[in-house]
Amino acid sequence: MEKVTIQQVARAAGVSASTVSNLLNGRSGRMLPATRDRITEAISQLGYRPNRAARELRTGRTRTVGLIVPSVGNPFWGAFARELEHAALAEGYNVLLCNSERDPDRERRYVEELWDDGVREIVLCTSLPSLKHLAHIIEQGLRLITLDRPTQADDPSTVVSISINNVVGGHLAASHLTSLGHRNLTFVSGSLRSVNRTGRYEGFCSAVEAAGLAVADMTLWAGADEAPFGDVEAADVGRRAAHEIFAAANPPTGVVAINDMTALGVCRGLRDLGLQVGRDVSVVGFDDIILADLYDPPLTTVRQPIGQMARLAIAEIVSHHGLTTGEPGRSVLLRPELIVRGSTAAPPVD
Amino acid sequence: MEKVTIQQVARAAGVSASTVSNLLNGRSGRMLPATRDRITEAISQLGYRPNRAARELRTGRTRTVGLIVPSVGNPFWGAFARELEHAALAEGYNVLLCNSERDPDRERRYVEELWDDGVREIVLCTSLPSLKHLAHIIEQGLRLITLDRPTQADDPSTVVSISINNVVGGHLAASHLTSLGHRNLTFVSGSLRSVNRTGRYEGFCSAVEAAGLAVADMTLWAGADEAPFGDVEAADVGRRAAHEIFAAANPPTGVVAINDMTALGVCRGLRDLGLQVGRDVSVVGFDDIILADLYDPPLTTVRQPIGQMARLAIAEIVSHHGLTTGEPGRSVLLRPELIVRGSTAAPPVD
DNA sequence: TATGGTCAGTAAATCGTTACACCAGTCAGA
DNA sequence: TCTGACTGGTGTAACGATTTACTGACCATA
Repeated sequence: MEKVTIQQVARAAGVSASTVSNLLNGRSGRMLPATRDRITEAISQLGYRPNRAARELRTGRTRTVGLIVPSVGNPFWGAFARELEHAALAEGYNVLLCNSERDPDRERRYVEELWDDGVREIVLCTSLPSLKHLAHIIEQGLRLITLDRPTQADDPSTVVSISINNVVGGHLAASHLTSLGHRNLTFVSGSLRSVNRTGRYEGFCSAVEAAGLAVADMTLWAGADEAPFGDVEAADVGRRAAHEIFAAANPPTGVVAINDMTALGVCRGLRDLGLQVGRDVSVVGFDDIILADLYDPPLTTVRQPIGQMARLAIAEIVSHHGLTTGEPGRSVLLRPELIVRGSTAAPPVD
Repeated sequence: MEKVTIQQVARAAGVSASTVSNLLNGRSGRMLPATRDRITEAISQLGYRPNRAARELRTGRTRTVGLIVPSVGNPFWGAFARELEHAALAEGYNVLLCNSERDPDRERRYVEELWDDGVREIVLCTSLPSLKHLAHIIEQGLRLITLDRPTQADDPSTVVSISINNVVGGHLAASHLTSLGHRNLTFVSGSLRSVNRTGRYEGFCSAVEAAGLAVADMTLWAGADEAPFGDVEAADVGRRAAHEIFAAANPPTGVVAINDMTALGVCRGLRDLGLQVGRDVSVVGFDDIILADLYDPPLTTVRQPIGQMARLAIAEIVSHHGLTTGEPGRSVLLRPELIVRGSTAAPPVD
C-alpha cells in the first residue's frame, strides 16, 4: 500500500522498467509470453498502480476527461454528468467537473485551463452557435465533443457532436398537440442564441404547417436574451413567460417549452394564474428529467437518451485517445422519443 | 501559448529556476523586491502557468479535491456539486466527481483511487454510520470532510463534518405539523442505515412528544433496507411508502420525509390514490431543492444551506492544505431553516 | 580582527514514467 | 558466408517542477 514503483515491479519480475512500461502501454507483443506473465504476476503481487502524475508529466496527456456543463444544479445536466462518469469509469477515465453557467468567457477559461493541465478530451455542453472562442486550442489538438448541440456549419472538422435530432423533436412535440386538436400554440424558450432552439422551433413550425395552421399565428416567447438566465433559473423563464403569455389576448391552449425545467416553470406560472395544466392548457417539455414523471400532472416530454449519449461520448474519446491526427470523428444525431403523460390533453371546449 | 516552463521564466527574469519556484511557493521574502517584480513581470509576459503534473510528481499533492456524492443525478447533490465547484474554483482547486451510488464498496474504491492519484482532500457525502472501510487511508493522512453526515463517536479525529443539526431539523418539521393541528404523523425514509435518519427521526419524536402525543402512535415507514435504493430512486421510495401507508387503516394526516425527493415521491403516491397534498394530507421534506418551490403544491421543507456548506468545506481544505499533522479540524453543525409552502395546511375536518 | 549571522540566491538531486536508440542473438535467403 | 531483418529485450535521457544544502557578500559584535 505504501508506494510501489515500476522499478520494483521490474526487479520482482527480473526485467527492466522499460519492459514493464511496454507491457503497460499495450506493446505486449514485444516480449515472450512467459515474460509477460511474470510481469503481470509481479504487478498484482505488489499491488502496483502507475503514478498518474509521472505518466502525465512524461506523455503530456491525461486519463481525465473534462466535462463542462452549464450547471450541474440543473437536474438534466446532473443526470447526464452521472451517466458520463459511469461510462468514463468503465474505461478508466476520471471526470473533471466544470460549470460554465452559460458564460462564454468562463467556458473559454475552463477549456484553456483544462488544456494546460494536460486534458486532451473535453465534453462540452454548450448551446453557443460558434466555437470561435475555442478555435485556437482545437487547432492545437484538443478533442472536443459537444453535447446537446448539433454540429454547425463553421465548426472545426475535428469537433464531434452528439445530439438528438432537434427538428424531429420539435415536430414530435408540436404534432402531438395538433393531433390532440390544439390550434393555437406557443413555443417558449429563454435565450434566442441557443442552437437547440433553432432546430426545435423549426420542427415545431413544420408540425404546425403540416396541421394546416399558419405559423404566423403562433407565438414565440423568447425572453431574457441580453441578460441570459443561468440554467438553474430556467424555471423562472418559464414562469415569467406563462405570466406574460396568458395575460395577453387570445392565449394559446398548448405550449412547447425548450426544456423540462422551463416547462415546469410554465406549469408553475399557469398555476399562479389559476389555470390547470392538462385541462386548461397542455404543456410539452424536452429532456425527460426525473422530475417530469414526478410532477403533478406528470409532464409530457421529448426524451433525450442521456445514457446512450454519455456512452457514445466516451466511446468516441476512447477510440481516438492518443491519436494526434486531425482525423474527424463521426457526429451522431439520435432520434428523440415522445413520452406522453398527463400534462397534455385535448383542448377545453367552450 | 505553446509551453512555457519555469526555466524560461527564470532566464527572462535573469534568475535561477529555484528563485522563481520560491516566489511561486510563497517564499517571496527570500529575495529583493526588485527581483520579485522582475519575475512577476516575466511570468505575465510569457503567460507562464506551472505544470500541474510536474508539481504533483514532485510534491505528491494535488490542487484537486475529490467529491464523492451518492449521485449527481439527484438534484440536491447536483446543486451541492455546483456550489462546491464554485467555492473550489475561487481557491484554485479543481473538483473530481465521483458517484458512489451509496455503495460502500464503490466508495472505498474511489477513495483509494483518489489517494493513489495524489488527492489528499476528499469531500465525502455519505450516510454510512461507520468510516471503518476508509480508516487505513485516513491514517495515512487523507483529509476527509463528510457532508450531510454529522460526526459519529468512533470517527477518526481528523475527520471533519459539515452538516445541519438534524435533530433540530426533524423537530422543526414535525412541530410545524403539530402546530397546524395534526395529531397523526408518519416519518418516511428509505434506508434505516442512514445517519441522518436517526437525528431527524429523533427530532421528529421530540416534537411529537412536546405536542402531548404518543410517539408509539406515529408510524415510521422505512422500506428497502436490504436492497437500498439509489439516490435517484429516492422518489420511488416515497411513492411506494404513500401507497402502503394510505392503504392501511387510520392513515396519518401529516408526513415528514427524509428528503425532498422522497417527499415528492410521497406527493406523487398520494395523487395516485386521489388524495390532495396540502388539503387532505400535509407533507414536509428536507433539503429545499430547486424543485420544491416549483412543485404543485410547492413543498414545505427544511432547508439545508448548501452554499454555505460548500464554502465551509473548501475553507477547511484550504486552511489545512499541506499540513501533515494529524491536527483535528473543526466540525460544524449548522442550523436548518423551515420553509413553509403550500404542501402543508391544517388537517381536514371531518 | 576573528566570529557568526543574516541575506539573496543558486546547483543539483530528485519524483516515476515513457520512448528513443541501441544491442546481442537467431535465422532466412542469396 | 555474408547481409539484412526480426526478436526480445535494455540503457538512458528527458518531462517540469520542488527542495535541500550550499555559497558569497555583507554586517554587527566581541
